[in-house]
Amino acid sequence: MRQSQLFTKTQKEISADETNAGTRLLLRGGFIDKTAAGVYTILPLGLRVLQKIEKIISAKMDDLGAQRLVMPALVPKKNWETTGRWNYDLFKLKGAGGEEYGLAATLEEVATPLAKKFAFSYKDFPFAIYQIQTKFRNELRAKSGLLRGREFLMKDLYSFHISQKDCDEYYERVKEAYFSIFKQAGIVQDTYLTLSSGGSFSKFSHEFQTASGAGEDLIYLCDNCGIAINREIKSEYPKCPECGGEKFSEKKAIEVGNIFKLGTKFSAAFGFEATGGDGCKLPVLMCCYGIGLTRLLGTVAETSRDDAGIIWPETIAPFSVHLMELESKDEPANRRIKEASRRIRQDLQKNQIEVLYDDRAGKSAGEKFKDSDLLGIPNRVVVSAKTLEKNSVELKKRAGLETVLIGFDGIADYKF
RNA sequence: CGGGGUGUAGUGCAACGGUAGCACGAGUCCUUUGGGAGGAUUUAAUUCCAGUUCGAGUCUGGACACCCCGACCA
Repeated sequence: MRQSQLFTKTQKEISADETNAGTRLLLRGGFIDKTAAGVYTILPLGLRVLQKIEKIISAKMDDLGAQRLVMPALVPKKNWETTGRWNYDLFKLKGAGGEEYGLAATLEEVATPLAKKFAFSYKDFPFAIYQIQTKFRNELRAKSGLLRGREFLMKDLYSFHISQKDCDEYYERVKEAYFSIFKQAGIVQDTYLTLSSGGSFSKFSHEFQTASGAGEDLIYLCDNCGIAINREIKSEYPKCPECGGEKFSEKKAIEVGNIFKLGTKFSAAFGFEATGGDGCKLPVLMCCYGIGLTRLLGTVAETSRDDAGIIWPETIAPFSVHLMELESKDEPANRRIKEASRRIRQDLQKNQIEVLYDDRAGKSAGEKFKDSDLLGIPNRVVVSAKTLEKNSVELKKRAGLETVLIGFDGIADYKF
């Protein structure tokens, strides 16, 4: 991608209204644009990151045997009334004939009756379906940029079981998959499994909380066993429910995912039962599992940055290499610089390395460097008259400090 | 939703009830070119609706929007 052709440009200054540091960098870099409070446009650069996150997540979902589909965002009122959730923080609207809808906030109300249409016998179980879809929540107060929006992208997985053991086992598998997802997305080092209220179906549900000063949740990390509990659990249990530990460290954190055992709450509401081998009716057990993709995007920006900009993990960076050419006043040298970057791009493309090519004319070196730091692409490769003299390019990792020279011949095989 | 605050150009700020201005940004041209360079030039704003007044960015009322604290967050 030629940076001169990129739809967006970076911004030196943005409105002081946005206070979340990560979101400010995403806005300045042109990854996202704010449309209204809690509502963001995902710009081409941001979409590239989001698509990588999506790929990581959907690959894991596939590993879990879940099948992807897309459910509607426009959900009839009667579905919400069936489960008694019409009064939650839904965005509500009316159709042409006066019929009422609630926009998707989470979708047990669609997933459950849907599953009922295709699963009848105990032989049809277990199974799981998931989607990555825009969700809407009529938050009374949107805040912290992408961390708490009214419209956001979420992966929601629903699993269906007829034995508690099977349900429990699957739940554990998803739990592991979630840690793997967060690790791949580059935020594992500080993400804690956190016990939270489980409602009436299991003692606890689990949140995945990434430590960050920008988080709005407070979690308490057990010094003894390393599991965390949220505020609600802390007030119910004086000791760690997991190990009985009594010492906790308090941390601010961002909830990047959550998983629930729903029991029969939704299947019962929709009259969803399975026929057993002896012809009797069996209750259907459900679990749901969510990850906010846009929130994850915001969390990475928030937790992986410095004063100059974002530091994308390799796995979800919009590009792997930021190839930057610095113009020279000497025209023949300029032609050689252009030729060198053309060859480099060819070599990198052969290895399927994604390159953002800063070919912008008339931009000072300083401006290009600042933009590069802001965009946070993991590898910066500079071609200039200076590097040309040594038949090499200059490589600097965004996350590191040192720069190294690599010969033209070496770049094709370089392991970024 | 309760409480508080703020609405002037893309951003940050000015303007006694009397000509809406400054800086930065952005665009164009020229000069520059290893950490946001210089010059010239252009661009662009009083959130909306009423009211008071000879006259409203400024005063009054209402709406809307945005921000902050709290509550909420399946």
